[in-house]
Amino acid sequence: MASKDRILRLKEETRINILDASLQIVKEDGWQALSMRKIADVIEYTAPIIYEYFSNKEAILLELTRKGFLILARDMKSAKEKHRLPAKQLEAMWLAYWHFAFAEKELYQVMFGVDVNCCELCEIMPEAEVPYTLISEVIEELMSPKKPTEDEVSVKYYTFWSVIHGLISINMVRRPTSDEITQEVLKTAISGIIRSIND
Amino acid sequence: MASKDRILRLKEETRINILDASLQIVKEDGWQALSMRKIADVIEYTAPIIYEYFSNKEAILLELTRKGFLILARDMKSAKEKHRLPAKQLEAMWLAYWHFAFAEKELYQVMFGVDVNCCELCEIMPEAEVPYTLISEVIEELMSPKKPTEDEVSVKYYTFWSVIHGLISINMVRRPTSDEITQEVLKTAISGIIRSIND
DNA sequence: ACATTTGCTTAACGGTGTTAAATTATTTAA
DNA sequence: TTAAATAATTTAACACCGTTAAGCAAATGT
Repeated sequence: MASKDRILRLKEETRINILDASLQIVKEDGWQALSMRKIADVIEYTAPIIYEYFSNKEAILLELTRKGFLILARDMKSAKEKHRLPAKQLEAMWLAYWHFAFAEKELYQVMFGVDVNCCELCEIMPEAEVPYTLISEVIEELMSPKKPTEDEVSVKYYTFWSVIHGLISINMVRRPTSDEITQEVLKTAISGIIRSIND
Repeated sequence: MASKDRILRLKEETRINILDASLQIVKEDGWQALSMRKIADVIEYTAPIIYEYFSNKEAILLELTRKGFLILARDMKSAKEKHRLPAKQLEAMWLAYWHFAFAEKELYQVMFGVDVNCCELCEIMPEAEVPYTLISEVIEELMSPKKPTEDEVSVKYYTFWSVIHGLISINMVRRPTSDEITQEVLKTAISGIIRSIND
C-alpha cells in the first residue's frame, strides 16, 4: 500500500524535524537550554511523542554527533581532493577541520564535549591567570635575545597550551591510548615547540 | 566573645564540608550526579542551608574551579623551582600541568569543561573514525620512506589532533584571542608537525 | 520573663526526563 | 454504513532538579 509509504515518509520527516528543532534551540540558547518539552514545542507536538522516534534525550545528542561526523568527513575529503602533495593535503584537511569546528560550533561541542560557560572566567577569577604568567615569563626569557613582543610570547604560550590541553582532552574523552604513545607525543610536542621558539 | 569565633570557625568548616562533599560526589558518580540535595545529604543538612554559604550551585563550581587553579599554580611553581634552564623549566611545568589534569581529573574537568561521556563512542559509531582514517592515510604516505608502524602514525595523528583540538577548545572557551595570533599558531603548528614527521 | 535573633526544616514553585493511562483519530472488517 | 480494532497523540503522573519563602524551635540579648 502506498499510504504506508506516505506515513513512513512523514515519520522520517518528523524525525528530522526533531533533530532540526534541537539544533535550532541549541543555536539560539545553548546546549543547557535544550529540553524535550522545548523540542516538542518547536515541532508542535507534546513531549512524549519524541520517544516514538528516539529512545531518550541522549539518543538525540548521539544522532547529532553522528551528523557532525558525517559533515566533518565530507569537508575533510573535499579538502583533501583539492591537493596532490601529501603535506598540502594534510594542511588542507586540518584547516577544514578547524573551519568545521566554528562553522558548526554546536555540533563540534556535542561531538567533543567542549562547553562554553566560562568566557569571562579570568576577569572574575585572577587565579586563572597564574599558569599563563608562570609560563610566559619563561618563554620570554627563552626568547630574550629577540626581545619578543607580548603577542609573540602569546603565540608560543597558546601553542603549548593547545598541545597539552588537546592531549589531555583526547585522553579523557576517548578510550585511553597506550601510555607509551601518549608519553612520546607529549615529549616530542614539548621539545618540538621549545625548539621552534627560537626559529 | 570567643563563642563568636567558634561559630565562625564552624561556619567556615561547613563551607569546606560543602566543597568536599561536592568533590566526593563527583568523584564517585561524575559531575552530572552532583545536586544540592545530595550535597545536603552528605553534610547531613537539608538543601536550603547550602544557600547560606553559596549563592547558588554555580558558585560551588566556581569555588572548585578556584581550588583547582590554586593547586595547579602550586604544582607548576614547584616544578619550575627544580630547574634552572628555561627549557627544562618549561618542560617541567607542562609535565606538572599534565599530571595535575589526571591526578585531579574532576577539578580539571570543571576548570576547562571537558566532559567524559563518550568513551566508547567509536565502538557504537563507526563514522567517528573517518577523520582518523583520512588523516592517517596521508601521514603514512608522507612517512612512507620509513615504513612506519601503525603506532608511529598514531603518534603523529594524535599530535596533530591535540594541537588543533586544543586550539579550538581554547578559542571557544576563552574570550576570543586575536585572529592573527590564532592563525599564526595554527599555521606554525601544522607546518611544524609536518616538518617533524620525517625527523 | 519577654523579645529578638539565629539555625534549620518543611513546603512550595516551576522546571527537568520519562512512563503509563486515557483519549482521540484513523483504518479495517462486517 | 456502522462497529471493532488499531494507531496517533495527549493528559497525568512520578521522581528528580535548583531555588525561594514561610514556619518553627532553640539560643541569645535585655
